[in-house]
Amino acid sequence: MLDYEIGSDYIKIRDTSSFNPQHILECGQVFSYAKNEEGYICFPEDKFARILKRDYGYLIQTSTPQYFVKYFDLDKDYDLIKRGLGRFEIMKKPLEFGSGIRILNQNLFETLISFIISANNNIPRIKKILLALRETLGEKTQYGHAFPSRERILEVDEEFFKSIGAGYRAKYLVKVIRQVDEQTLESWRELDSPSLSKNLLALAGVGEKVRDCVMLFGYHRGDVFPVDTWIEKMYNSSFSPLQNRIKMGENLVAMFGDLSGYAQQYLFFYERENEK
DNA sequence: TTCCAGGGATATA
DNA sequence: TATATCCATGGA
Repeated sequence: MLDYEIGSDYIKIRDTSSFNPQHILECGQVFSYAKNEEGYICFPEDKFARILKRDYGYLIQTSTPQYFVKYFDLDKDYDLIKRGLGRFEIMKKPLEFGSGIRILNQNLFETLISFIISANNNIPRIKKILLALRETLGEKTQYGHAFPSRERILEVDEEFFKSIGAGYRAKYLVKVIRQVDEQTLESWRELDSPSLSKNLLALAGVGEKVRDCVMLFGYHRGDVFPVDTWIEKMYNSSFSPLQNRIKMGENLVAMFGDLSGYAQQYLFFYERENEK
């Protein structure tokens, strides 16, 4: 288990074997962060934190430390997860390469909107579009703009989403914002995975891949394996090739079980970083 | 210039 | 159920 010290405006992490901000933030699960000369800054919802490298490990500066304990999943035992995945030969190098990965506990509404925008898009552009969404509709805070509420987004139209670069996804965003609210998404936490899957797939702009990302990065479900273009390449070079991404996901979940989501993140990070 | 990015919706067979 | 095509945008 990760050992950390929490104060009124900080978290200190001395054990960095399963905590590395670069691994956590750049493994593709989140778009609301930035890197600067000091380290990383995170701005989920209306919160804010700096993550700074120190000689003892990492210092997280924030006025809401309890929020970020949950956000960074600090109370979960990643050594256990890595031991479970270490049994698979294909995971050995990715586990070493992304040893500091943790799956964040992200806001459901923000995750849903973010991954609808992610469809057939690239990460720098996704970040840019989401930042524009914050800065035009989000409430101004001490450190920047919060992620906008559903009520605020209800006021804008398709042309607005096009103006911030969402392209053809604009119509999905206009529709989905009218299909669900934050409370409904929260109420789905109690559903089993098949029911949750069915509800998510009924939303505009949500297909199999976006569903899996929302289930993993929002609902923290381990029994999904999002298959994107990077995972598809990995799959077809490691296993007998398939064209069907849905079938790939099924096979990968059959292999990794409840650790599928975690396995996916180590593999995605490894594949994408080594392509750069 | 063409290809590609954390794909989804729709039409067609 | 399975495959083909269209869809905005910008960087490589």
